[in-house]
Amino acid sequence: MKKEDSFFDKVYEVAKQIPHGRVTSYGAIAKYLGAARSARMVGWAMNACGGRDDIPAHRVVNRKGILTGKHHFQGTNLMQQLLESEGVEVIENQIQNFENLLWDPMKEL
DNA sequence: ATTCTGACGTGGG
DNA sequence: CCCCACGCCAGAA
Repeated sequence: MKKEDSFFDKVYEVAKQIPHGRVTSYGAIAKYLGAARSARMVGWAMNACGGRDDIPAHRVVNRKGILTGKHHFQGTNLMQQLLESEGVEVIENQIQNFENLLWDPMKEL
């Protein structure tokens, strides 16, 4: 048994499944994992991701569609750059048309 | 064990 | 939408 049984890895698995050009919220992932009340842990898991480029953390935002975690990225605008690179319009740290781009793992999976 | 923190969510105003 | 307060849980010191 690997130690990847942690809650983190579950988040990573889902994050990896986020389609290109799509976005999801921490709560959506948390609910999908059955830990709706642990949405904070989802973001925290990302923080622990540290160096894993496999995990598109930039596609994960809070419920408002705001890039709350851009401060944790290497650059100040890296997160937005990545999103825009995927066709996601971001203005003032907020994703435009967020509801339309939202990828819900429960609904999509 | 205790305490604090945190990339959140929800509800009320 | 904003602001305020509470809850929630896992990890670090």
